[in-house]
Amino acid sequence: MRVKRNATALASHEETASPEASFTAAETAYRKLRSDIVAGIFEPGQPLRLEFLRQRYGLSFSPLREALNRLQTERLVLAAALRGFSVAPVSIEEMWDVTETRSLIECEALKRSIARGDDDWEAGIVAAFHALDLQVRRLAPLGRELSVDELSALEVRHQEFHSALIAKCGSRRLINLSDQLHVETQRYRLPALAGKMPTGTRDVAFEHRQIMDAALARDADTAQALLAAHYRRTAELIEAQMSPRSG
Amino acid sequence: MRVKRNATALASHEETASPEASFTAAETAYRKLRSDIVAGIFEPGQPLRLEFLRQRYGLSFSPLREALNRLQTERLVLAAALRGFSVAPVSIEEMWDVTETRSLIECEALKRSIARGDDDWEAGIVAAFHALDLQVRRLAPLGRELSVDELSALEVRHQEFHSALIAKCGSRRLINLSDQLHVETQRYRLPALAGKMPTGTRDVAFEHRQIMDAALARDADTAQALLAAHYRRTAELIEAQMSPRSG
DNA sequence: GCATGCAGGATTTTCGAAAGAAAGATATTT
DNA sequence: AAATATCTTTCTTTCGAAAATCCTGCATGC
Repeated sequence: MRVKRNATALASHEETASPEASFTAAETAYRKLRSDIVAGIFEPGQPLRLEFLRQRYGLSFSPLREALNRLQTERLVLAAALRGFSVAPVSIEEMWDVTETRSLIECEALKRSIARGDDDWEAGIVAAFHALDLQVRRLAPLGRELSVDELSALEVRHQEFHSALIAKCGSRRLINLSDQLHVETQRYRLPALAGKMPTGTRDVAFEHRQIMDAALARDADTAQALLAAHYRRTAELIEAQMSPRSG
Repeated sequence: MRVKRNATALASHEETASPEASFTAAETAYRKLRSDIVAGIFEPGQPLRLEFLRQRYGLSFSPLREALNRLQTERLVLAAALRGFSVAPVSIEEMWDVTETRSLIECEALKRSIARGDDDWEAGIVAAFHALDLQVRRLAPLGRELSVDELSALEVRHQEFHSALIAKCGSRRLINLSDQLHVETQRYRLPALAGKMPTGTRDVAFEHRQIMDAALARDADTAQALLAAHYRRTAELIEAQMSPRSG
């Protein structure tokens, strides 16, 4: 009766087509919550009262709880026994733990991809790099601040490039872990980028090109070292930006 | 009224004491479901109908769904859009993926623990090894099949030993991942052990002692190599047992 | 004969209310 | 006045029913 689902569950002959093709209410809750936490709309540590979320998203308790439970195992949400949920806190220690773990996972995945990658793998990397490069050139020269849309467009390309690098590692688990850790790092990277963009201090595009070149040359050791350095440098910048403010 | 919780949430002056101190119904559902899946009581691939689970555990839909959602992100349960849940399937490929990922994670964690471990760390390893050794000696000499209780007691000691090795790695994430991957490997190890125990073909106790010795000698390279070989050997035995049956 | 559409039943998913706990406020006792 | 008990309020958690969806078998039309 008053149940208004946005579920058009009848297979819309193109599964990848519709962008907001969120099926169940629980899935919608999951995505919106995750996106809001990552974007920093909810403060780290902030309690996530169910009544508040119910009103904000126009959903009922059940789908919200399901989403929160999933996010709990992904370390974005903290759940206390009978005291509800809260946004997982952030700290410099956690930030380093995420980046180091991510480095470990992706370096291994990159090594395996370099060993097993075929022509499609190489083509995927080149394509992703090019798209990322275009986006960077479109936004970087302007010294101005980036809008949220521009930033997220850049983020998507960036992730797609790193994803392409490890695509042929042959391990579902490594790819999944990489995705999860990527989401976690976004919590730190997005607010840092929104704050101020110290352009010029770092040539990210060049770092990416170096990684790509080493990967295509099948030089696993160099590629791994470059990738690790790439993540370490980002973490150092974020640490520098976190330190002066909230210790 | 008819709500019968087993929640004795008032802090029972010893939090670690009571073994069945499962607080919320959702938590109970999570643990029982996980244990039943790992123990192989539910067949891999089997659909997990909610009505069936409701009757089996005496719980309502909400806590069951929450548990299933958590188990989904832990790869023990598969969730299809509007078609409910099912036990995640098993395969030789998945088995190898779990063990190799676990090897990667724990070798790194072991290396870091060896670098950072203090006296307590060493003592923890020695203690865990001793307890494991006692349990093994108590059960191994008998050629008979092990009961479920004996097997799970052994499993606990085994896990505690491996857990002690990496305890001082300094990374929450690595420890958590290790735990999760351990649960996943149990799905393969437990049925294999219950089937038949090819005792004599392998001296697991000796392998453990070697790993411990290398760790205490702070020989990271050797310890990592031994640990990786330990897991590889187990996987090979499981593969041998899986192959002839269900391909 | 084969595809297509349509009831009917089975199952998942969502809802809102009711029950249970925790935190805070007020009263009571020592 | 301090400590403890009781009441209120706020919030989480659980429940069972209602709604939406999927699946299956049957009939209908080509």
